[in-house]
Amino acid sequence: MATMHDVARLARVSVSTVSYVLTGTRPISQATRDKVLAAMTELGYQPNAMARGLASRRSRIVGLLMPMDERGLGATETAFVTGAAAAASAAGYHLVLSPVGDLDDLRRLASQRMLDGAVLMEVQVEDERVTALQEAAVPLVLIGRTGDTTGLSYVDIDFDQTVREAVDHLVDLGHRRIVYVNHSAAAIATGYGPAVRTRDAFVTAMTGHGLEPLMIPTQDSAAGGRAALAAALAAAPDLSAVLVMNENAIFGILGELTNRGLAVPHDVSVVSMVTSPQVAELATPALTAMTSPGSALGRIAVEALLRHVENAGDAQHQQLLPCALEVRGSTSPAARKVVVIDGDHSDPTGSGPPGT
Amino acid sequence: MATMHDVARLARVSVSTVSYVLTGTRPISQATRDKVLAAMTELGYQPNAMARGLASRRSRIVGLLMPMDERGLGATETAFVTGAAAAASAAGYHLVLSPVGDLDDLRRLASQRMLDGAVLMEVQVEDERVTALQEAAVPLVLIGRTGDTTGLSYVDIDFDQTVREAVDHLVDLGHRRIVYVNHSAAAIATGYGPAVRTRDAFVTAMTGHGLEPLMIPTQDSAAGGRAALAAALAAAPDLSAVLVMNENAIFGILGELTNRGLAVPHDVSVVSMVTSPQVAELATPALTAMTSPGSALGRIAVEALLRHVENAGDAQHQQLLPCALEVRGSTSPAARKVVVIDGDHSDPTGSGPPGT
DNA sequence: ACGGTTAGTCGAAACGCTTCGACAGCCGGG
DNA sequence: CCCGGCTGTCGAAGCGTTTCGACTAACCGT
Repeated sequence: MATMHDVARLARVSVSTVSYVLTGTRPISQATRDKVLAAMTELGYQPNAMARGLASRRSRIVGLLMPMDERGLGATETAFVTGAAAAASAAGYHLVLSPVGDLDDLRRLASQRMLDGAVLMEVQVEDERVTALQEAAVPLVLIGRTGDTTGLSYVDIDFDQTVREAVDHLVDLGHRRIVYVNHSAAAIATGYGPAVRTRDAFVTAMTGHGLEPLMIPTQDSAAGGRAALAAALAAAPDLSAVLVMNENAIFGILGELTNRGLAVPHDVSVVSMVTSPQVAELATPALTAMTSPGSALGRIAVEALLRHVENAGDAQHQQLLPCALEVRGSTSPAARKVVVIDGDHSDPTGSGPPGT
Repeated sequence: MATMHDVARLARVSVSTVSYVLTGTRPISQATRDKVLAAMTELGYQPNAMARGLASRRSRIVGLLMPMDERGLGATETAFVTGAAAAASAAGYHLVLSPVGDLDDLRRLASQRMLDGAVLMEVQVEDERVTALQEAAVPLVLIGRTGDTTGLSYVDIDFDQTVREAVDHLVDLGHRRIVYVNHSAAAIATGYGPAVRTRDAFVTAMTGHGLEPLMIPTQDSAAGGRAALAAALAAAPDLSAVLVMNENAIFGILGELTNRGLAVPHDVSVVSMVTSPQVAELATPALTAMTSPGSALGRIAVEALLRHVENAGDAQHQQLLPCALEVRGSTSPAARKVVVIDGDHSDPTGSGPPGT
């Protein structure tokens, strides 16, 4: 391994001059620069990351901290990662993905000065990782949001607009009886952002159209999806569309529809929220979905982070990005048939018809 | 940030003594050790990773290099990662996941002495990453195998045994007409290990039972699955079971079966290869599958890697792990009905009945 | 009682880089 | 013509560890 000394000797300059060529912190004449660069290529010189990190107190590594539960990374999350990696690489940084489930491991990483900054994925409303990193004084950008975002930088999906567009799409197709299948009640109770925000947005969107917001929370699993659909049909036998915020339940929902002899989209239209094209294409028919701005989120997060890292006193960055509606085969105009199982049309949810 | 000097001063010992307490490279009396440890906790001391790395020429970081294509990480790959991370953490190493699609980025990481070693996932038969890392003299373990494995360490799935068990399961249930849906013809042509090895193993297993090995390669997509099933039914109208090595095609296959009015498992049994329980449960009915030994693969790979890192002249490690058969709802005894579309029973593949 | 180990500790020299202060030229303004 | 301020370069002092050689004091067998 060639060192800077070797380069300096070969180019007949001092070590510091070589360093200035590399970092650009001081002016260097073109002639010297050329000599140095030539020496570098001749020796195949690569700076030693550890030495550089020690001297400059900068590792040029930023972490992308993602929770790795058994479920795996969806295509959506993967897009975060690729977007983030591209942005980091473009700025000359390394992006390391740390599968920290373990808070201690995270603390170690941070306090050993191994990370210049961190992007956190899957942020919880109360997230101890955030406080841990703030204590360690590590620059931070979230993908998602905590409950209290004062002083924090984040990028997140614009759930309000996303839900509104999804509902509008269904309403435009003539659907009136729309059920929203959310994450689990437990997730909502603990304040999981996407679940809570979409719930509220759904209520707003539906009441805005003068419709009743019928919602079913359920487990993130195929079984959960089947149960949710059963519950939905029990509550609203005349439903004509389902809006789903649960990539794991969606296949259960589709399976249960088929079991009950209900065809998609003829009998029931289905829209999947915050879903990647890859997953949407897995279903038969392919799902109409709100496609998440995955790689853009990752890129923007890293760019904001690097701004924080490089000029310490940078303003916080808070930004929301909407999902894009992509119409595929799982939605169609509402069939005008009204399935009347029995004559009872009393309100199953107990919430009265909306005003406005 | 407290440094070793601070600890040494507080404990009234020399810096080197503190270091020996930390690394255990020289004997230290219990009394001194206690003083030092007390000083460390009092100061909240954390060693500086960069300084340690520079002085010891060891970063205590190992990389898990995974290709991040758009498809995302399945639950199977995620299990590799969690297994690997746990093993690394247990040994006091950090595991960084590097989404290197980019070979240059990989070269930089390696030659900047930032990685003590690397685990490579999704190894191709001819993999330039392997040669790049070997040139940089970075210790290496593969998950998967290159064509020529001499001198290389790897862990991989035992495809022979896995296929054999899957076929045996179906044959035991009375199935005779079994179609194997593989990855794409292109993947096979480029020598993609899992595709090639399972193909060969399927031929061996089927001929061993005196059965004809009928195989359909197809694209990794739902559409590919539908096409594959159509082709399979065209080639063998009387098929009663499908063995699938293609997590993306499987949903297309199931969808197409439903379209054609064929019930799983009553009319056609389905076994999915190298599939995680999570994915298997998404289908309705849940899939009988060969479950991959995901986290064990990751763990074993990292353990072997660390052995290489720590004693340079370590023997190579080559190991195969089988998948476990997990019977769920998609397989059942073959219905004795024989669907005869026409009387032609000439061999569609041209391979004659097996001997033995 | 004596050399030879061994356990326990210290000081100082790396490790390979960045960065600070200094300084020699050179230019232009007064 | 002199002075202040650039430009371009150098030497040296860190950055926070590990590790090597050296030293002391006890301890072993003889």
